[in-house]
Amino acid sequence: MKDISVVLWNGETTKVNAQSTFNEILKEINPQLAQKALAVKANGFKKDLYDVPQEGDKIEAITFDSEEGKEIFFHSTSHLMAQAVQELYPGTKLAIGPAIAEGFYYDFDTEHTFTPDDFPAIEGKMKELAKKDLPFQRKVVKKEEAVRLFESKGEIYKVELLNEITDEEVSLYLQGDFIDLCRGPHLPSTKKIKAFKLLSVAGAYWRGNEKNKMLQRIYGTSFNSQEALTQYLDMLEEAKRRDHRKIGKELDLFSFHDEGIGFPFFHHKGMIIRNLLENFWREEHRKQGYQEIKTPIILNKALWIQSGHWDHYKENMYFTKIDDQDFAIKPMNCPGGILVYKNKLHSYKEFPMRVAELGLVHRHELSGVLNGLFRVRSFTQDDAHIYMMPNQIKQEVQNLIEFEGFFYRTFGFDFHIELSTKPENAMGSDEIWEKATSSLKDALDEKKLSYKINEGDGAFYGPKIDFHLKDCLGRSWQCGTIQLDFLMPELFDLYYINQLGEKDRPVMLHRTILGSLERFIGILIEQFAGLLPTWIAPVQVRLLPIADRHISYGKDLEKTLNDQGIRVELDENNDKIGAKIRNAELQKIPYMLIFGDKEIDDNLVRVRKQGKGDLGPSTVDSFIQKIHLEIKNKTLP
RNA sequence: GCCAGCGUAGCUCAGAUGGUAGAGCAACUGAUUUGUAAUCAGUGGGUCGGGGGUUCGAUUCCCUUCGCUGGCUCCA
Repeated sequence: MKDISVVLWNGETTKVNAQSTFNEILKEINPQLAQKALAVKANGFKKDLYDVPQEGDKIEAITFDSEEGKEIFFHSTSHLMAQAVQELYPGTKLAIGPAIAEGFYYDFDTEHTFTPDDFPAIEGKMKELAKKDLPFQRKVVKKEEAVRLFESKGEIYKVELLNEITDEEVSLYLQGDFIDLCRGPHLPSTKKIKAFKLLSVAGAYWRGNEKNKMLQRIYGTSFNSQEALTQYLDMLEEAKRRDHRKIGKELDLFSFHDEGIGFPFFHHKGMIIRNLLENFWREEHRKQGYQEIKTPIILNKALWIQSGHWDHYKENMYFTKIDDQDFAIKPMNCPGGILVYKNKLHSYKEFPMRVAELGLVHRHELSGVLNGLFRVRSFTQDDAHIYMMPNQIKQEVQNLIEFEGFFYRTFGFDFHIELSTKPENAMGSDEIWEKATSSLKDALDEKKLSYKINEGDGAFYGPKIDFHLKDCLGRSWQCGTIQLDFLMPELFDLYYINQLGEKDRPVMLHRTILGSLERFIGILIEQFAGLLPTWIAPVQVRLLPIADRHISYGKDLEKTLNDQGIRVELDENNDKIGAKIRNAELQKIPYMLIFGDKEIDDNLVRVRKQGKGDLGPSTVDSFIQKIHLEIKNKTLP
């Protein structure tokens, strides 16, 4: 009675009973896989394991190992959580509960105010429900019927969602007494959910609109084994341990004060990092033929009206008055840079003309989004504006991609690229947008770089390429950007003299590499957990005398190293060597030089490397040589 | 900005159903002179984020304000 044929994942065709579920088919063909399967893909459509195939379906099992599998797993866990919440807090209304990148959430509307203290009870209930081995049952009903059902249950949010669905039929998912509007698919049973944890509670506007009611969102994550969950939770702990706000305080790098919220204060050691980063940046830009300028922080309102910021960016700007005239604190560097361009007549021979500026900008960000050095209200962009002819775009963009990559590799970051295209409210003709976008695309394609396209996500004046750094914990940070701009040259009537001696309109390119110096420093701190590469470490060497009588030898060493341009500190505390080592380790100082009677007699030091331990004795000269090489090569720890 | 939680010594944190606070580390002083992640002892240090209210009395309860943390993007 095997009456239909299906195509398996390995390409084989096989006959199956038309009534067999996907689950049964999998079990028959590959019991091990059936054990792991969470759902299936039939002809590319995701289906429940309890579903049945159609003639000719191409079947593929979905497991937790794939993104799709995780999504289904997370989504089912969110249903499980919602069930638990409704059982514990009857009358709770459900909004939405999707899977997200590393877990799930569900938005609830209830009188009860959730706090993390409620999590153990909810988790307990979830465990209990999971153990019951409740199947996730799909039920397809007429939309009207679903509306009536959810109206009777007072699920106003579900009704609102239903009213926006145009299909005649919708699917519901049931597990036990719990019922939810859901497209599916889901796990076969709650029992598959082996390990989960609720992580945080937060407010979230219904449909993300601040005019709507604020709901309570509970975030969580789940895994198909306890070990995987533990591993994930360890990763979160590790991220906490690396938090740049914590390390910045411990290592005395920077601070924040009530007297200027969102405005970071850089301490001496933080300034060392900053200055080294700037020096490196300047040197590399010089090699690439950049000029450097510095434009004022406060500029007349008229400039900002001309640039369009007054209309488009006012909400984010700070203002002030000078001699009764209105001024703005710059939120971007371009208008000031353009004034420099206009200060003099330019020839095509200067193009591409690369003008860099480490520009301090101020932006009024909502208080709730501020976050350490990552999101501040004043920061230094490593900006540059490149003026050129349209036919120079591709080459220049390729140069830039290379240049950006060089910076990121120096710090050991992986990165990926995204390309954003014309948005709804774009300025300029389709033709010029097409040309601009394809220039960027060509530049990327020719370099055989893969990139993700964000349709409609470009700036209103041009398409852009964004660089997203990936740190050692797999988190990604947007840093660099390359934006093509046809608008500003127009608005400011920029021109150059072309080969024919005529006035012509240049194309402008805005770009950053590090993005914001402050933010980049924050990212570096987290990437290296405070243990920065020796070349950029605030203190490179700490000298640790065994006993007080060795301090004078230490003072000589200090002078020697200092004269060699090495950032060095002498520990004169009356501590045992173990304590001195501990302090230096905690301060993340790359090298410790230890010396007592034995070393002094032979004019040696014992080298200890942070995190690695004792490297044995060395002459001072040999140590200096090695550390100089490491600094020169910008060796990563 | 909105929701929730939090704010106690330089740092990390404890604490009292309302009777004006405590530990560890750090700092300082002294002893010790130390050999690869914390030597011992002593001392000083706080308007318990700010303001207001209730009270005989508030750091504790209430209101308000400021700040910090997580989130408010992933659309059944």
